[in-house]
Amino acid sequence: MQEGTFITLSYKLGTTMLDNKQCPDCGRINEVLSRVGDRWSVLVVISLSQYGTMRFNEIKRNLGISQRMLSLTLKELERDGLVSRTQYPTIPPKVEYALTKMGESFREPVTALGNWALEHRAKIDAARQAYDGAA
Amino acid sequence: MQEGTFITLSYKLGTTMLDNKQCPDCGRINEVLSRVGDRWSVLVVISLSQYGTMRFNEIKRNLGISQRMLSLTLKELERDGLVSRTQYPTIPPKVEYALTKMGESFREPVTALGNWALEHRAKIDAARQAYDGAA
DNA sequence: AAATATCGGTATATAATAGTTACCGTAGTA
DNA sequence: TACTACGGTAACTATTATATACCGATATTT
Repeated sequence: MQEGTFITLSYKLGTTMLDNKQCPDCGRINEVLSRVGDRWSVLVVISLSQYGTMRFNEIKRNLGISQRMLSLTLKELERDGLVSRTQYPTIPPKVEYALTKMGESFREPVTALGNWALEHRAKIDAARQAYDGAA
Repeated sequence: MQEGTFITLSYKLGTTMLDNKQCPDCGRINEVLSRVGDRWSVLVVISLSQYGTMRFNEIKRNLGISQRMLSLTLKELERDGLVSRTQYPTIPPKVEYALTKMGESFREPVTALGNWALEHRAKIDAARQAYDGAA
């Protein structure tokens, strides 16, 4: 009885410690990341921050993204206030995209992430090979 | 003829400038981000960096992630060398996850991104409402 | 003159991924 | 006896990403 009770307590301790916290910020971070944290959004922001104002097909060719995905991604980024859209009613049509102020502020954490990715690419590849080889 | 030629040049200039660069780094960034850049990987790293070593179901409850997705995410993170896995052959089984050195180094850019997300959540929501209201 | 390419997209269909539900074996608890 | 917890896996469904084809108006190429 006592032994059992003790184990129960340790279980409860082990679980409830973090249980009701539910990662206080994770829910909110989750929300925002699910909007602006996807691969294409990040890459579009990187492109715009590197080259400044760009046209639709410039970004498309630059990233190797499909038209549909770029269209959707840009629409979302505009909706979230990270990218501004300016269209000129010429023929052929011309639409320019640029980062807003908030988009610029997103640049810093995003380029930090991009740099980390570049710096650790080799290490990650090595780790993968080691892991796959061990199996 | 001359006019046409000129316009052709401007087209070619407009497109080829960025065309063959193909975003020199974007390809590689793309690769890495498609592995470690997804929502759950980011959130798992944040959790582990906040609480240190954690057990499987602790992370699960903490993030509100499904068992399957957590299992897959942890396996990938382990394969990429960001997370270490230690299992104790007890009953019930006990498996502990922690960040590796490289996982720790990932923490910095990731928390920067997380902080940005938290700081700009309200602004993004406002931008969305404005955008939706205008339509 | 006819065919083709450009611009910035959208509509449709298909492939890939995320998420849900159910289950496993072993032991403890009510 | 029935139920819980642990760390998963298998099968299925829902969502999302990607590929393909097309749009209307003009410019270029053949």
